[in-house]
Amino acid sequence: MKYKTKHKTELIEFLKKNEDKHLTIHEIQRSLKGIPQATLYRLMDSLVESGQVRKYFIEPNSSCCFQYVDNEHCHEHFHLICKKCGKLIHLECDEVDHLLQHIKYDHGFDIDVSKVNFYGECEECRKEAK
Amino acid sequence: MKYKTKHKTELIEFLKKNEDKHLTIHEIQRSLKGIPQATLYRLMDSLVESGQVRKYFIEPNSSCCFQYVDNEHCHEHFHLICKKCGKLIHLECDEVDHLLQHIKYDHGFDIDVSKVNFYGECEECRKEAK
DNA sequence: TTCAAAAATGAGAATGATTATCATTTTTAT
DNA sequence: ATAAAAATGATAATCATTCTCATTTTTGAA
Repeated sequence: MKYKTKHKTELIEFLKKNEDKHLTIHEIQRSLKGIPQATLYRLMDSLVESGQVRKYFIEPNSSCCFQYVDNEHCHEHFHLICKKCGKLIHLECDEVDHLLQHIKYDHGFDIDVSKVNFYGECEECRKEAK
Repeated sequence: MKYKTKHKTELIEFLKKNEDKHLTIHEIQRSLKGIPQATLYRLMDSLVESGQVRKYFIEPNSSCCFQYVDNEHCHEHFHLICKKCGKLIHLECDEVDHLLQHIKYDHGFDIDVSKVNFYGECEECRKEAK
């Protein structure tokens, strides 16, 4: 994705405006109209590749979603993603850092932090379930 | 899955024999032959539901895999997946258990371990890179 | 043992997200 | 202005999984 296009500009603007949300391809398509699905998939891929957007797999075998990454305001952290309500929780926690260090030095495996996602059930949904 | 069937018996026997492996539906089907795919999916679902088998989602949008649960010997574990050589490492470790408990009780979030995958670089590939 | 209800089966179609194809159009640097 | 590189758009293909539904099997009760 080396050339600037109207679609791309429009898309990034939209994603920035919604950087607090995680959006599926269908949601983006519905909001922007006029961008064919194949193009949207390709554009999103390129934005993920360039690091401007993060891609999350909330539920296996269902549509993934995207979120604009503001590198100025967003430091490294982990994500908890609720399977039920879809909520994305930003987790900054020493215990996780500790585990990563442990895995690196004691198990020899160097984890790519940017791809760490924890899926599960959030506090509210757990309470609701009871 | 309340009735005993020949398929189910054969399937469980096979899974037990391979409890050290992660098996996809296709691998199981290839080994056992004679069990139609739809039936296999249903049987696996029921075994997952009853807790005899764990289902892991290693790579988004590709087939998931299953592992027989020997509660005596196999704890829930994370997966380390090497981005370079593709190796799948089963990480069973007290520090992991500790982190899960911490996130559950201190952050209120109940993590679905089957969906946790750590992508990174394994020991061998790291050495090779140097 | 027989029989009806419940459950499981099997073959194939359907689904749904994603990727591939390919001819056409647009962008960019020269 | 132009040619090479990249992006587009419509559509087909892929692939794991789920659904459908008529048929068969299993089970417990009579």
